[in-house]
Amino acid sequence: MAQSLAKVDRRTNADDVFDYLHGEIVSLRLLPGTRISEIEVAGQFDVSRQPVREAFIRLANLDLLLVRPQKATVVRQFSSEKIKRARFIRMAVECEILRRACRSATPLHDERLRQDLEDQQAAMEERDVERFHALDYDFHEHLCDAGDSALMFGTIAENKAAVDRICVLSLSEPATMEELHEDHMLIADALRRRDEDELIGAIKAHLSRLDDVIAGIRKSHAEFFED
Amino acid sequence: MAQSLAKVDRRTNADDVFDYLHGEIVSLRLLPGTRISEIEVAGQFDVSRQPVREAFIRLANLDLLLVRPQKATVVRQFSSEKIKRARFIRMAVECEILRRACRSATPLHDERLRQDLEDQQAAMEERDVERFHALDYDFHEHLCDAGDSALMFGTIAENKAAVDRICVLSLSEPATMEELHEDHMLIADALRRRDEDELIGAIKAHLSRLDDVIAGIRKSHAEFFED
DNA sequence: TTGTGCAATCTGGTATGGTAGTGACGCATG
DNA sequence: CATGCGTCACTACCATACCAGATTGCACAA
Repeated sequence: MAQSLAKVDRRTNADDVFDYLHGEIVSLRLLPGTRISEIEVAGQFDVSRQPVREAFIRLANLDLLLVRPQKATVVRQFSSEKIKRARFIRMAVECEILRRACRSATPLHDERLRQDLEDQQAAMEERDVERFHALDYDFHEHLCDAGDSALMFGTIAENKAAVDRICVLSLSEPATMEELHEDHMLIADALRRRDEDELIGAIKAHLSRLDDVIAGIRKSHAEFFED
Repeated sequence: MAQSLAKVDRRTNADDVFDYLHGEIVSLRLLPGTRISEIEVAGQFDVSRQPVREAFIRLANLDLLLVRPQKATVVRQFSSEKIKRARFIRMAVECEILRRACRSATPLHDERLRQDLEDQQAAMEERDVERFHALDYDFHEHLCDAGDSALMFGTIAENKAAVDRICVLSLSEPATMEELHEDHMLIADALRRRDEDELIGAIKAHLSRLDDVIAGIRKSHAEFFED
């Protein structure tokens, strides 16, 4: 859900508070279960409680905060169910996109993906993790293009981000750049050959890398989960 | 996104205002583009502006309202792009569920679906449209069960509802009960035979019935669309 | 007649004070 | 010492008042 960050209009204090808290929560600088108070935040930003309250409401609607009337407001815990749903949607959508890509992709798309792989190779050799992550997004976006479903990339990115953030809790990297790059090569290759079965297998293998990591975190950080 | 209607806690005035406006908007008693004022609504409910304001924020987060600071707040128009995304997600998710169902469904699931078809037949003969719609939901929910993906039914229902409400603008019924029942029979039959290709074809045909209707409304009620 | 500018009056945003529900602490009592 | 009860501090909720940007319309001048 696009939280209408694209406000062409004036920025309000409530926007500032919202953006700040949103960043703190999704980056896990504010851990699930942390108690948080209107007054306290209002003091930090030197504004009244009202704008803070509005920011809270918006965050509660995103299920990032849990506000308990007359009691307290806390950073919401992870929901295993919600994670599963996000994983399912991403998998289903990306598979469908690739099935379409088998029919609609052009040599231009293949070339674009080949170029992406080269860039990833370069970032890999320079051990530039950040750049690699950005290129990972690009790769999946170009897959959407190939499937003539550019507008679905937003959906994929949303579900991807929702899961990625949990993985910073993992002590080890969920997957090495080499592994991911290898996956990407298999995907691009299967697409180039328009081999649908191979392609679906490759993307499912790619996406399922995270599942083990998530399961591990679910156990090692059970206190952050609500179910 | 579940707007946390399941508040176990105390109901607030803001909840009342939210529920009322939400109902008015999704039922199209309040049409897109309608101007709406905090003070006005506050007067109707005999509360202060604050709870109304809170309800507005929540509705804006659901993209049902568009609040323009210092100008006005209006009921938001439909977004073709958002509709397309909802359609895509539902299609992709439901296809994936049925693919799984081909592998995981048991005779019990088949029997359940057969029973659903009988009930639909009965509702059809009594021309009970409302009951038929409810049974339609049941049928798709039981498909989720068969695919061992019960938790995904919420996602399907969400996307279904988002599109259904637009269709009340259609002068004609989007599809007759007979057509839908026929579709359902084909789906249940293909599943019973575990014929994946046939099944995917059937569900896609079923879901695509709405696309024409939506396209028609897009043209006949262009003033309700933002793009 | 037409165009410009000012002012009244809308809008939503913010500050502040008061209310009621909740939980925790401490004191009194068995 | 254990337990029950009352007080108090803290929470989010709501109402009121005020502020600033935006719009509208009318008056006045060209």
